[in-house]
Amino acid sequence: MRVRDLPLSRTTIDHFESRGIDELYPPQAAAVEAGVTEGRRLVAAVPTASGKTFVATLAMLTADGPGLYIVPLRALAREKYETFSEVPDVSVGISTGDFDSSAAELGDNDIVVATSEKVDSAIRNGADWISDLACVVVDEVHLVGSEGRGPTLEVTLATLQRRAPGVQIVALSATVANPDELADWLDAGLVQSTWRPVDLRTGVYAGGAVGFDDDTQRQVSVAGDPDDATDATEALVAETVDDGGQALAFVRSRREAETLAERLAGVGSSPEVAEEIRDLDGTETGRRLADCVEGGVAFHHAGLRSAHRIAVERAFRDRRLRAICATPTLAAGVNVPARRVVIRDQKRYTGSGMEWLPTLEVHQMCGRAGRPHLDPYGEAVLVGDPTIRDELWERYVEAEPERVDSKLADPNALRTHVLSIVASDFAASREGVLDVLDATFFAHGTPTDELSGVLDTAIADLVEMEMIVDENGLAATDLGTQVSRQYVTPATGARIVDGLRTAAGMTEVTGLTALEIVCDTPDMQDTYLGNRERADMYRFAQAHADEFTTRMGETDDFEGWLTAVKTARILHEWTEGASAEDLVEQFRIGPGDLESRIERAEWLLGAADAIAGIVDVAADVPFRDRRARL
DNA sequence: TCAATCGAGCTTTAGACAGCATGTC
DNA sequence: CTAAAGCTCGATTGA
Repeated sequence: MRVRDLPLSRTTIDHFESRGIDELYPPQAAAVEAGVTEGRRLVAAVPTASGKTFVATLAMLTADGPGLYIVPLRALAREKYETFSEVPDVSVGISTGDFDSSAAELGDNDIVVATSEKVDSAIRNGADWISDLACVVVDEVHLVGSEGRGPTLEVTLATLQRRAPGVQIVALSATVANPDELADWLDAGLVQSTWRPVDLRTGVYAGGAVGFDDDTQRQVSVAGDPDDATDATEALVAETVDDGGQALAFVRSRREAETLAERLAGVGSSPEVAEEIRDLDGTETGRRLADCVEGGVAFHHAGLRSAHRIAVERAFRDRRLRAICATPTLAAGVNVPARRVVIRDQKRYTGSGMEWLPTLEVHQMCGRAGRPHLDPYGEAVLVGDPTIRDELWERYVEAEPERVDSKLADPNALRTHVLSIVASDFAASREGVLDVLDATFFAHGTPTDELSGVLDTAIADLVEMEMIVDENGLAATDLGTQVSRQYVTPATGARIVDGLRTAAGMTEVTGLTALEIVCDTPDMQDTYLGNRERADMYRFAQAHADEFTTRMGETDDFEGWLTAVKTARILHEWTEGASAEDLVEQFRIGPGDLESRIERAEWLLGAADAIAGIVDVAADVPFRDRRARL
């Protein structure tokens, strides 16, 4: 099947043909045969890089009205925004937390790219462009099975169909065990394929040789101990680099990514990129990164500032870097393909020991191997030793990836969504809520009455928190409405209200008070509190005890609170003019961690200020002032 | 006396979405 | 519950 046979305009066809897209890939042809261009719903469970984006584009271009493309990451939103913007005669809008076209503008676009939370928020707040949608594409739908954000995605898809009845839904999924259930849920056809534009070989390294799944073997000359995973990784990376390719090495922790990068540095040389990185900041991490990059290798993890991450990703795509040593950030993020992917660590610390990584996650790392048009093939190598060779083989080479299952029954998730359903007038009774939830992936797999018990506790909790009232039906209070609008979880809203009430009886309410409240909230990420700084943090907490809404000794989670105090302290020093360099040094956090905490605090302080405006207490906590100083 | 080596014990451990109003280039 | 690598600091060993 050829592009020119598709029901597209002449200019659009020219555009695709000019970029070498002429003949459809088999999965794309299958999608067309399944009716994507005729408004049919579809679930496509195909590997990354097999042309999913093109299928999505086809669906949105042929739909009879505007399209929405939902992504899980902001970086992905930007990437898609750019690719769609290149299509002639198509106006594209973007809507994410950090980058937003104005609401009025969104409705005028042919295509809008947005994160799932942003779409959820738009639906909650009754944005009218939602109801005009003719086509919705969901990228990475398998994430409905993820614990934190999965429920948001499934509820969003459920409510979206109420606002825009009859929309065409095109869901793109990684290869999972039960794509048929996803298709069933969405009332969609299913296209499944393992086809890739570049061949991918997966293998297991052990004792000096890699055994691949195409039954080939390859000897690797390791400079050190062939049973040492790091020595082997070094050799595997060096091999492809010497061969003119690029490599990606996945390790377990940030520190290990950095040390490995330092060891590998020297396989290439990228002084210009190093210069570019050095110019970004004077942070210790930035310097180390620049030093590695000087030698052609970068490290990549969430402790990096986003500017650093972007610089590294771009340089690698432009082939100005030979290798990246990364934590799993890179597995699911923007498109950064390499000829060879080396997975040194397959286990991860979970809080109670080491656990094998999910098969799906390892497959996604492997899927980064092979650049279309640039590499003759892609190779993914799992590094092990003779002891675990067979286990790695069974678990990741032969094994089918996991099932996707709803996590909506989680009490926290349900509470959040029950509140939003009631607050946005989707339902005014217990039955009404169940009716909305009926379109959910959870309900599709389980009879709705199994939700009943959890639903009752969720409602009871929300009544207790004064966010809804349960008299002759359900209705949101002003507080509940505000909490839902501000997009904070009910628990966060409750913590803010509690903080305000305590503050009303305090004599010393300061900027630190505002930060403590907001940092002690479940929506704030915690900051690791090391044993060595604990004593110092304790002294700080004591010295400022009068400014805190939590009395030491009255908390049942003192450790957790002390963690919040650390975050508040960092942010406080930031608002008082401390430099990022010093904070990073003093509190041993990554520059990227600082960045993300500041961003979050900004959001939560805004939410707290909005909530303070409707709660009837005498406290005057300077949320707004702190926010301005951030 | 000093330095290199070894080892017990301790520390640390991935990631990342969201509001809103106003101001600036 | 089910861990493992790096680091610190002190003890041992060797010159």
